[in-house]
Amino acid sequence: MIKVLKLNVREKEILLRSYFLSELPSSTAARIVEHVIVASHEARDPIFKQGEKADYFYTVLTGFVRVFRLSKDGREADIGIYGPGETFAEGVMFNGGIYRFCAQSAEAVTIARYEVDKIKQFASQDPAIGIALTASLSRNLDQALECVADDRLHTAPQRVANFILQNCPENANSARFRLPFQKSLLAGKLGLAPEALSRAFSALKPAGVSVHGRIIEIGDVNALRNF
Amino acid sequence: MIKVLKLNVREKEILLRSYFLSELPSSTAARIVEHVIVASHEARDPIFKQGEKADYFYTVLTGFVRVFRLSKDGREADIGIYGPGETFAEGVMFNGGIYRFCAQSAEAVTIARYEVDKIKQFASQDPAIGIALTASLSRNLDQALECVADDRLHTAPQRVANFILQNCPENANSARFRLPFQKSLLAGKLGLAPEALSRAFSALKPAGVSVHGRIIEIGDVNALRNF
DNA sequence: GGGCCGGTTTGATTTCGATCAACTCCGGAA
DNA sequence: TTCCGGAGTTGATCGAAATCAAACCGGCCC
Repeated sequence: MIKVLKLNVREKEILLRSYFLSELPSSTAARIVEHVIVASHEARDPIFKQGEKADYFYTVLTGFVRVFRLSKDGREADIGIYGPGETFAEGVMFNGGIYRFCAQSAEAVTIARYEVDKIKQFASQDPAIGIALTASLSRNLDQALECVADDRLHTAPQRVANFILQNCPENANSARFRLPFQKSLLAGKLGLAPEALSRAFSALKPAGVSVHGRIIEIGDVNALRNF
Repeated sequence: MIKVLKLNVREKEILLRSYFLSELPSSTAARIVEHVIVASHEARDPIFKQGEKADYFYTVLTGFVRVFRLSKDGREADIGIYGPGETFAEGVMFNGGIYRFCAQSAEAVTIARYEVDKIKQFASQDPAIGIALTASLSRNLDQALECVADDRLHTAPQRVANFILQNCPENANSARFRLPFQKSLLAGKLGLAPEALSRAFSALKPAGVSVHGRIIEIGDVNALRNF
């Protein structure tokens, strides 16, 4: 079920802080925001499917979106999880107008949508907009390359340790945070089966990581770095 | 050993056909080309190292360049192999001015170099340039995501089969081509140990693939698609 | 020709994570 | 409260690819 909505103040804030719009002078960003279409989806709604005509790219406002490749035999491989303020599928601006992956809401989400044609038009008039797109793309490209490297270099526990460290408040040597989404989603993001994620958490127990539901506690952040 | 060179006619052609410059009107492209720095490297020369200050991005003119992440314990994971006409490290335009990966020549290469600051300046004046960068980034992003999906969904023989199919002339049902680089480089690109690549080729023999040195022959392209 | 060297292949073993299956845990609905 | 269902865990097994080791091959230099 999709509902088209009006952008509220908090959502507008999130949009303006995204990698795409935050690069722009506020007047320009404001002008673009006026053309944004906002929609909410229930959990597990398809947002787009690979092979479909691609007229939009997206920024998440609330919730998490899962982008994945669907293989011929029906298996799915996650390619990215995008949360509030993150932009996905901007690559579509130049990929022959076809989505090359599927996207679905991992939970109830609100997402903003940019019309490719309109943004192209804006970009052809204002250099700052193309540059802002470049910033967003650079970030997603880096994340993707990082992911390839991580997959190829590290074992499951190491990848989980990396993820934990990225989500740790930097200052203290012990920390605690709450997973922003289901463990099964995290498993997919890290390229693991849910069972493997579970076992990876167990393997990190000696390194001082304890898990209760979505709460993750790290006894010794430095120890974790060397795992 | 690095030598700085002048751009010859054929090299200029290659540059102009790259994803970056081919998006631009020829006068604009010509103007940018004037600021390009060309250099040749011997095999296995470092081009840049992760952590270094990033003042340039690159387009390959001849030969192949290997981009990889170096892990703490000294292992390397390939992230991309770039050949003539392909651009790499454009992400650096917006990543805090630090290379996040290493790049080295896989063999003797000639590469063109763009100064980030200059291109930023150009881009701020001409909307077409930011858009051209976007095109190049989109392509590299797509490739990276494709790579993640491929790694996660397919076995070694399947990935090799995919690679072969991508390099097959489309028309006929049987085909033959020559690997453009060493097998060990291909192995890295596919995230495999050289031994695993070798075994993957053997596994494809029943599917009509035969390998002699760098020559790959495919008996039945369609059969290979369903492997 | 002989010998060396790097790239590649082949063989044996090991490790990691997927898979399948059973079980636990928790939250919500009746 | 009990029941139910989905998420997560745990256990057992299997398979794919890394690793280690050795053999092979082709080109190049002497």
